[in-house]
Amino acid sequence: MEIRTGLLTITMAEKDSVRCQIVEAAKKRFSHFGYGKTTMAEVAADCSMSPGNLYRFFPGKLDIAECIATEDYERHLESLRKLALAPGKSARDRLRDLLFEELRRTYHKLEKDPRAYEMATVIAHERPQYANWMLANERKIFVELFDDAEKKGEIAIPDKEITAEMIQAATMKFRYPQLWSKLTLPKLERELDGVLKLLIDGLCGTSREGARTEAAA
Amino acid sequence: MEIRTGLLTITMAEKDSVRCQIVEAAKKRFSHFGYGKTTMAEVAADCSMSPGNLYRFFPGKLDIAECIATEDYERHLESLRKLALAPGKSARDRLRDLLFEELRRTYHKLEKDPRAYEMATVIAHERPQYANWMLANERKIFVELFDDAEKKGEIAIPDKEITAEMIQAATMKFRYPQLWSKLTLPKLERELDGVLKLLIDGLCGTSREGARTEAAA
DNA sequence: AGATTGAACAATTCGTTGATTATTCAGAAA
DNA sequence: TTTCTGAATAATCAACGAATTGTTCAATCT
Repeated sequence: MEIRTGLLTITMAEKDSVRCQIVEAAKKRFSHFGYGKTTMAEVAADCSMSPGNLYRFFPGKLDIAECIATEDYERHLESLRKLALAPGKSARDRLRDLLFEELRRTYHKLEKDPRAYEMATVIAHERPQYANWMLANERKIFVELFDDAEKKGEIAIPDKEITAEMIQAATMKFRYPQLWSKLTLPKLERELDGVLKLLIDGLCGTSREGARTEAAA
Repeated sequence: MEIRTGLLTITMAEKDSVRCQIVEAAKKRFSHFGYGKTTMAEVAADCSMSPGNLYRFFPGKLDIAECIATEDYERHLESLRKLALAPGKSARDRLRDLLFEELRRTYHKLEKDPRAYEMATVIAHERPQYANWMLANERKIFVELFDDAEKKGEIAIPDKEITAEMIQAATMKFRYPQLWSKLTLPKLERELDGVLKLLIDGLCGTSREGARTEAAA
């Protein structure tokens, strides 16, 4: 029994390492030639295996891309969480930091890297649920931020999950910036700044001063 | 001189009536068979003229479509203006009515009428500035509403044009509903309701009661 | 027995060709 | 002269065969 489990964990670890190898090979190919221009045969050859063998580790080509995207996205999520719970900052500022980070990341990613853009559109097109999964993950972070702010007595939001949804709806334009408008990053940042001011303070906002950020830079 | 101007206005009026005839013929064809499936030759035949003659009245096929769209859009603008300045309603309610009307109109237009959807996408693709022109028109209405509200002492908004831009940015998702999400109209209405609540009252909104609209219906 | 292969299969993409159609313009008609 | 025509042109589109490529699986190897 010990030997059996030992063998099992070894093969599991092996499997994982092979998966990893495949992902690394695909990452190189995708970022170099693009998703469409790399073939499964090439990825397999890079891993010194047959094309068919890839399918023991991934259901299909698109799943390799998804794996790569998810790896990257989860790093991004962590950086968002860090911003959301940054100590010594008001909830307002943290919310702002969160949304600005989101805007800047997607902007730069899609702007300077046509390969990343290609992968994003393919995944979005072929797996519509993926975008929803990402949104849900970010809502969790909003809720964590709200919980924390509430604990500290900063603000009291009745339905945090709903409020998070509404903030997402209102900032859609800044989440997939170049699908929408061909605005430059500075212009987008100015707009996001204005929208946030409205969202936080409302139309007849009381505290209309403390909102000068680095957006004007 | 009198005769000259007389002749001129007559030919102008004639030209306009021919333009009108062309637009009517195209409208029938476009709504029946779609923009892509109707040919200039057919429109010309419907007007008992040669294809070439169409180009004395319109620079191209797309301009006929644009003319039709604009005609329709200007009716819509008028109905928006009516809502914006409706007497006996608070600025808040009028703003809400405006945005809900906008959502419902585009939703129904694009939902039930694939021809309208086709024309919208073709124009949006071929004439990117057109969407901007529409947005600018609607901002004017927002500003009129704000001016009116200010006169009545309801609210005081410092930079009305900017605020209008921000409201548009925050409600993008509801302006081209089906390009974004495949949400149903009731869900969209609930979301718009929530976003408006945030926009008007802010995150820690004070007056969280008077916001029950027909959105729940 | 389980892991791996690579030829076979099916789906997709690609490039070419032919037809359709928007647009132009030299000339006819008014 | 001004208005209009319709054949000529050029751009776009549709179709279809060929080639490529994602995926499967019977056979092979370890």
